[in-house]
Amino acid sequence: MKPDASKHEDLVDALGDVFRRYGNEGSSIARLSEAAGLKRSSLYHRFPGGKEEIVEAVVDRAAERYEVVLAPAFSDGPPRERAAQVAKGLDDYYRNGLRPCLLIALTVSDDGDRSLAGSCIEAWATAFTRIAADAGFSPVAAEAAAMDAIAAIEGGLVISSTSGKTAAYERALATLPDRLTNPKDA
Amino acid sequence: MKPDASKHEDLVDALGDVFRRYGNEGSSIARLSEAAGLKRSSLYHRFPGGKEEIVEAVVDRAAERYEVVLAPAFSDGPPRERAAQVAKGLDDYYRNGLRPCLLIALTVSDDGDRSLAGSCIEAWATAFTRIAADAGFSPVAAEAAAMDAIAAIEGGLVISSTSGKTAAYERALATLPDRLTNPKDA
DNA sequence: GTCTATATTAAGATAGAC
DNA sequence: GTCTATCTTAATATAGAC
Repeated sequence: MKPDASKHEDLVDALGDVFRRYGNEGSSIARLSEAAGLKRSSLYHRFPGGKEEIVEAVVDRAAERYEVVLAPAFSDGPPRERAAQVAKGLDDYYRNGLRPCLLIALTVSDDGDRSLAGSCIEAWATAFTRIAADAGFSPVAAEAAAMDAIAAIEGGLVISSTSGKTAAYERALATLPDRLTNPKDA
Repeated sequence: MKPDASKHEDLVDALGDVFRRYGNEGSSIARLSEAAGLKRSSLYHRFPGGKEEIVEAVVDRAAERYEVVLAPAFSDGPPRERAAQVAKGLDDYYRNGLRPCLLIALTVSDDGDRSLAGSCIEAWATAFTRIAADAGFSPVAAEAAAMDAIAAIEGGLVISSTSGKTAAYERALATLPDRLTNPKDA
């Protein structure tokens, strides 16, 4: 990875933080340029397509990071261990539950790109379902356990965003290996 | 309740639907007036304080409805039955998981009123904790079970909003009585 | 109480100098 | 590649007729 690419990624990450906090409509060019440390025109120089292109870059970057975080789900190790590795990756990504979910932020929006958000949830569900299936869950039970686990984490993030309390989020991650490998919990 | 009040509540509900879908920044006066079936100026006549006053009315109305939904939690019936009643009320309120959560929509915002959202979550947590405590949970376990149940429901709503799939939300409501009265699930 | 018309500010976006 | 300056449109809000 070239240092230029790293700088560009840092910029996209900074822009993404704005969208996480303020959503699509709340992320004005003024606010974005401030977060980027660039004037409006400079931002348009980097993203000629304007806000739309910025959102696209932010989402692509998030999907990229998510792919890395979910990768352990498709390894050949023990399911329980894989679940723990993914949980660790998610906790890094969501900064111990204090980083707002980009998916949620962009769903609450005018042109909330449902197809995009849907595919992101789907990738997540596929990864979790894979672990549960490898742990011996029936296809139906694996899918259900996966979706419930995602709901627990996302719900934990909602509670964290609204009340500041991260306990539910932390439990959702801590119990992830159990949820995806212990049939009695399903 | 006077018919006038009912009409006013219908108006506030219609305005609230806009905030649920588009969030605070996405709910322009133009969009709000369209949803209300009134011209901009007429909307300002009803809400002289502008958008801020509209948000306040919408939130007050939601809190009012929520109080009714959560009321069974504080009755003197069997905990399991109370949980089932609240679950039924929540399902009505969230229209089988297809109605976006106002709390989430307003949290993703410029002036996301965290104090307001936090107090709403707190009322919810208090109700669920009460049921779990009456069912024999320890104070700590009751609080945890309550928060986890809320997270499951809110997470289910997130999944529903992003992917259209309501299964996780439905399971969160269906398992609510178990979650709040069965210690082994906690 | 609702409307048309309008003022004011901010947002998205572009042109051109350095 | 970044800046200042500017354009256009849309958003919040108000005035005053009916």
